[in-house]
Amino acid sequence: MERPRVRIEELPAHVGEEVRLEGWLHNRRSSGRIAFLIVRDGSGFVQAVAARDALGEEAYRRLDHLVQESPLRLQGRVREDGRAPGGVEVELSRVESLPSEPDYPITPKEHGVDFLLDHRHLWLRTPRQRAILRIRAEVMAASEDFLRGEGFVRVDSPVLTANASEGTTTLFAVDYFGEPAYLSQSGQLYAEASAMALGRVYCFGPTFRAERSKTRRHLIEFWMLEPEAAFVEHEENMRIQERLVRYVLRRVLDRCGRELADAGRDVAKLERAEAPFERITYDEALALLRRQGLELEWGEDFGAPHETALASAFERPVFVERYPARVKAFYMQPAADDPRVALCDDLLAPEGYGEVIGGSQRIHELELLRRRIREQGLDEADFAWYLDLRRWGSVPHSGFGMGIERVVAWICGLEHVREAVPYPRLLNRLRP
RNA sequence: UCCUGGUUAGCUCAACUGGUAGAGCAUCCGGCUGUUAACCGGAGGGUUGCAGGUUCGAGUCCUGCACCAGGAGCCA
Repeated sequence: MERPRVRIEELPAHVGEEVRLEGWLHNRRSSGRIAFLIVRDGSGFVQAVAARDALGEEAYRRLDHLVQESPLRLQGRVREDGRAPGGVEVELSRVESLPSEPDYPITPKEHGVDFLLDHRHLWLRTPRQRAILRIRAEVMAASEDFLRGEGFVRVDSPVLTANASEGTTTLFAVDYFGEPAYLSQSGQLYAEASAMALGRVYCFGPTFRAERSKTRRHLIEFWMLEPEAAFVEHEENMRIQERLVRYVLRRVLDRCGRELADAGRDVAKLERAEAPFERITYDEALALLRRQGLELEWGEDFGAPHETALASAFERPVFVERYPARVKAFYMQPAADDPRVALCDDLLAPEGYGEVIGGSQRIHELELLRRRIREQGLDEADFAWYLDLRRWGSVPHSGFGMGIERVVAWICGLEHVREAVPYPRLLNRLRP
């Protein structure tokens, strides 16, 4: 008789029922007349109990030849059990398997970073990596749900572009039918154009930085969410950022409890982070750093040690706003009360995770923008269409970019952002 | 690009001042009715990253190269 087919995450709702289960063998322990199969199916992990008397001598003997990652079609009764990590286990009545080769590389023992990254395509099958990727998916979905609820429309920016938007960072060059083109390092400039058409927009996609950087915070290819809104100024821009991040945090806490546990995250720290965010100006941050013995001249940008010190000073995320204009991008609006500073903000995550958002009000005045382009040594000709936005119907507007992997790394409590993306692109790592 | 550390069995690591290269896990064989990185017994498994040098003798010392990691700069 055909039994209902269920996924492991649905098992608690089927206690007492005989069900079918499909998955892979994660690990096996056996005794003389009883064997324990740890089965995974993507939705979770469960222990299946195989008793020799229930399965029959021949079927039980076949279990000895199952190898790690053997595909399985199982049938059995779901039973509540306090000893099981997920609260339930399955008493097997039938086991079918498909062939798989022995010597699966990822054994139930520790492995080094180099080995794991070389086997990323298999590493994804482990409980912790599965949990991180589920949380990443929730972060992305929650972000989009929040923005849609606030009237933002997704309008994506191109990945192939003709020139650098900010000029400074290194770009990946590709051949565009004989013409040089580059992989996008930010969708912002196009998002500004989209915002003038649809009011509130966001673009969401991969961005590329050909920087030879090797730190726990950097990826060569990373995903960035970039909202942009017309008639929104600096203050409101920060409020949108705060509501977005708090919404995302709440969603993950509510829906991914099991995954946070699998990732080994201290959830109490995340609960505390959800309170209203801190807010300090660049000047106040400078004073705070000096009290900690980190000297910095006014006008200098924060380095990694400064950012870490700032982020560690608070239990909640902290906004640092109004940086000196000369260390920031050309398109940022100077403050009316102090033209030396830009109406911009960085959002630093706690526990030393650092910058997860960078945002600003954009210059909407044509002549000011042209002057800033020249001052930064950029070529006005490269920004022809961008300047058009300031000719026709230009209004104050603001936006920001949120690095998805950094948010995921923070929420999951990761040592390095490389685990926050399925197939990380790092310096010297293009495979798998 | 720079600074620091590293490279020994399939994996994670030992091997004192230079003196016969070991363990756990994984694999294979056997045992065990409640294991949860299960356990117990046995077996197989090595050009010590590569090239050169010093030495009676090099995993160990020296030189060069390659690769990996962490950090800096830059940023999300």
